This record gives sequence, C-alpha cells and structure tokens, in this order.
Amino acid sequence: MSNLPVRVRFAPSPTGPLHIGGVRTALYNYLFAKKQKGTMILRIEDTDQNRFVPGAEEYIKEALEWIGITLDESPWNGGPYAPYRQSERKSMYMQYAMQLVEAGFAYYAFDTSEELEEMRKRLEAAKVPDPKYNSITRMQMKNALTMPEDEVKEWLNSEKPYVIRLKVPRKEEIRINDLIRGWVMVHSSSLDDKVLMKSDGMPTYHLANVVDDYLMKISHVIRGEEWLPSAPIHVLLYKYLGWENVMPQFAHLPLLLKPDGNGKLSKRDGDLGGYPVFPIEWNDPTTGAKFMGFRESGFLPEATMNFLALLGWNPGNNDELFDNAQLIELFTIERIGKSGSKFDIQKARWFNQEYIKKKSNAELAAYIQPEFKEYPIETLEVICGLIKERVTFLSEIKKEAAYFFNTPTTYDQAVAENKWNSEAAAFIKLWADFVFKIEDFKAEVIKHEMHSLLESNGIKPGKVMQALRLALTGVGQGPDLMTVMQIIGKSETIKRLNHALQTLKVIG
RNA sequence: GGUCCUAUCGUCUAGGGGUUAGGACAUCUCCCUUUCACGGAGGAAACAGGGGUUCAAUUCCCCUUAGGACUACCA
Repeated sequence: MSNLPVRVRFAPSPTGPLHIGGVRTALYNYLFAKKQKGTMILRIEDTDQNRFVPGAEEYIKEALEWIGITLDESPWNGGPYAPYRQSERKSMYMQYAMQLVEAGFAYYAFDTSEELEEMRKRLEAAKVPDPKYNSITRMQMKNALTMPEDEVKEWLNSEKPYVIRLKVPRKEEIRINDLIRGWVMVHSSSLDDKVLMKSDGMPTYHLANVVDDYLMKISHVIRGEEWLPSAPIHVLLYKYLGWENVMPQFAHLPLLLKPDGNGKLSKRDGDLGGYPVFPIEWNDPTTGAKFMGFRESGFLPEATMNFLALLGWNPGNNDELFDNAQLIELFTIERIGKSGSKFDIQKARWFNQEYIKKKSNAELAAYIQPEFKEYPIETLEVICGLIKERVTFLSEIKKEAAYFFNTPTTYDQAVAENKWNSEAAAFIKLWADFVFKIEDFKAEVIKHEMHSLLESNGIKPGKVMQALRLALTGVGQGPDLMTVMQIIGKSETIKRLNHALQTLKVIG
C-alpha cells in the first residue's frame, strides 16, 4: 500500500471563488506530490447541478496558475483517467451504488422531503438526542427495508423518484488512521444512512469522491478538516466496495481561522478588514458583488505561496523565506500542525515586502515600464532600486515612481502647513538660483553644494529639507532628495522649485 | 444538543520529562538619517485550569474549560 506511486488530488467544487484556504489545501497537495515525485491531479466536483456558478471553474484554473501550482492531470490538460469533471463521469457511479445494493450494504429509499422533515420533528419532540436517518429510524421510513418486495419493484419501474442510502451498521467501531491526527475512532451509531445516489441520478460527494479516488488510483487524500466527520463514511464505502486494501491514506488539514474573534475565515472577513481572502479578484455573476484578490492587491504569487505554506506548516527551524523549489524540498505531512491558524494579513504583507526587495531592479523596471514607456529602462531601473526597499506592494512602486516624471500639481496639505514657512521659502528661492551654477549635476556634488549654501546662510538642514522635498515631489517622504534631483535633472529641478514658490502660500 | 478535532507570547510557530521556553510578524525604546522606509541594537510579551504518573511536568495520562468542524437528496 505504501509502495504505490503517490497520486494526490485537489477536488474543488465550482460553486464560487476558490477561498484562500482552498488554495492552501491545493498547495499542500502540490508540495507533497512534487516532493514525492508523484502526480498532482485536479478534479472538479460538480455533482450538484443547482449550485453551478458560471466562471467558477475558470477562476480555479486562473488562481492556481497565478500562484504557481501546476497540475499534472486536470480537466484542462486531460490525463490518463479523464474525464476530470464529475458531471462528465455521471454514468460511472450507478454501477457501484448497485454493487452496494446487491451486497446488502445500501438500499433504496423513497421518502419525500416532507416525510424526512416530519421524522426529524417527531424525533426532536421525543427528545431523541441525535435525530437522524439511521439503523433504528430507517425501519419506520419508506424504503426497501420496510416495504414489500413487489412494491419496491413497482416503485423502481415507475417514474417516481428514489435515492440509494448507505446501510450503516448499528454497532461498529470505525477507525481512521489520519496522517496528521493519528487514529480517530468513531462509533457507527453516531453516523447516519447517508444518501449515495440522489434522486436526480447524480451521486453525492461521498460516493463520487470514493469512486473517483479509487478509479484515479489516489494514494493520499489531503483535504480540509471539515471532512473529518464524514471520513468514517468513506472508510465504510471502501470496505463495502471491496477496496480496503487500496484505500488512500488520509490527512485532514487544520482550518484557516478569522484573524480576530472566532470562527473560520469567511468571505465577509475580507470586506470587513479591507484585505483579500481570495487569490484573485472575483466578480459574482449573480449578485454583482466584488471580492478583492491577493493578486489585485499587489501581492506577488511567490510571496503568497510562501505565506500560505507557512500557515500551518513549518520546516522545524527558524527559517521562513522559501521559494517554490525549497518548499518542495522541505515539505512533509508530519510537520503540518494540528490546530487551526488565524489568518494574519500583516505577516502576508511582510512576506510581500521581502519578495519585492529580492526582485532585481530590472524585473521591477519591466513591471512599471508600461506606464512610463517614454523613459529609458536604465532610468526606471535606478528609480526602482531607490524605492523598492520602502514599499510593500508592487502598485506602490508605480505610485512612487510617478513623481520622478511628473511635476507635482498638488502638494501634501499637512506637510505644507507644517514645513512651508518663510525661512524655507527664502532658502528654496536661493537654492533655485544656485542650482543654475552647478556644472556636474550629480547627487554627491549637489549635496556638497547645498550644504555649503546652508552653512553660509546659517541654516540647519532640518529646517528646510522637508519643504524642499515638498516642492520637488509634492509629498512628505521618499528617497534621498539629492538623488531625486539628479534623476529629474537640473532644469526640471529649477522648474519645480519655481512652480512650488508660485503655488504654495507662505504660512507664518 | 450529539459526534469528532484542537490548546506555547496579541498572531504564526520551534521545543520537549530537568531549557535563562527559541524565532518571525505586530508593538515599544534607542541608533542611523534631510523625511518615510530599510538596516542595526535592545525591551515588553506565552506553556488555559485542576488532578494524577514521576525525584522532576509546560512536555505523558485523565477531567474541566475554551475554541473549532460536522450534524442536507451541498460539497
């Protein structure tokens, strides 16, 4: 069993945008597959026709591509076990359900939803602690176990709807060996007779999942912790279908939790906190609602991957910065934590900052080039080198770069009020005339000249530098001013100084 | 309510029968500096509670508490 080739799958359901927690599940599957030289499969679990959301499947594809999770087999690349959409595999499930019925492990049930509801109410009224369709209550319901054989046959031959339910044993200890949690024991009496085949002819998750994992020769099922309670059902199915010896190993991942307060991370949290909880932007086709994505918020895919990988897993030392190849090299299921992780966007921001700093000036220049086409790439590179240490997001680079090319049209109100006084204005006027005379317009020269001018006028640098910055860039902070002047050039410097002198009112 | 899972600084976590309980993010102080950052130095900050087991428990066991998941003809 353990010598089987490693084949893992990520099996999302296209009912909306892929949550960032889902991306992490995909990532762990991917890292494990790559580490074990195995196969990473993506299967679309679209057995619920009512929950189909247009664009959701495309979204999954795009999100995984963006973050850098590559798929060996998928609906889009195909593979030896195609098709990879459960809706396209519809015809494959009934035979296995029939196999279970014939072996006495499943049975037909004919109850209407009203009758089911009635049963629930009755059990609740009787104060049954755990009302469900199970080994006891099934005998009071309308199914093949309680109805005469010919009546059952008649029903099946008619057009009337029916389902197939799993016949959960009454008293049996079911054990699951989870790779993360160890042995988990559940008694069959706490399980209910899950529907396997729905009345629309589609299988439920439980059947489809087990059948497909078997057919696709999945060796390890790595999925969210929300599946742990139904894992005993799946174990039962493997056993009843006679596949116990090829049952995959399970690893149930801890959940991603809200950053503040309690509960698991949800769609809402992003809106409330002003940060993304989705990999890429999602525009809901039905409600028109828009959800921001990591990508659109300026996160780099490699930073997002690194952040996600460390949320619930670590290599066992104090290192935190890993690229894709290193993550693959280091990844093991044993080092995945057992407890849920609160989602901390601050940490994500830090990762992003680190990755931006790691980028070469050339890469960054290429990124902003479309917006500054008319400028030489060398200049853009210098500018990127100057500002990359001070930003968290790519978008900020564009913003910061802008003032190198555009004379400010507005000036930061607060800075103007605090720093633009008569002394500063007087010096800037003086400096504007002085700049004319500087032959070699280089940062070091400019600095030297400015300091001698300041000194000869008995002015402390701190008194005027902020005002000068405001005049040149329109804002109160930024990289070294002397370098800024060098880059924008002598005539532009003078132009900006004069523009500021004309525009800004002297206060005090 | 029932079943199951979980529990180390505010957060992500390392560790593990005997440690000054380590790191990172965030936070605070100082240094650098023309500003904001970056960088450097330092500070504050944790083993949920109660029982066992043991010479010794934060670590192992049990209980409590807290949090989480599940409890559909959804996945």
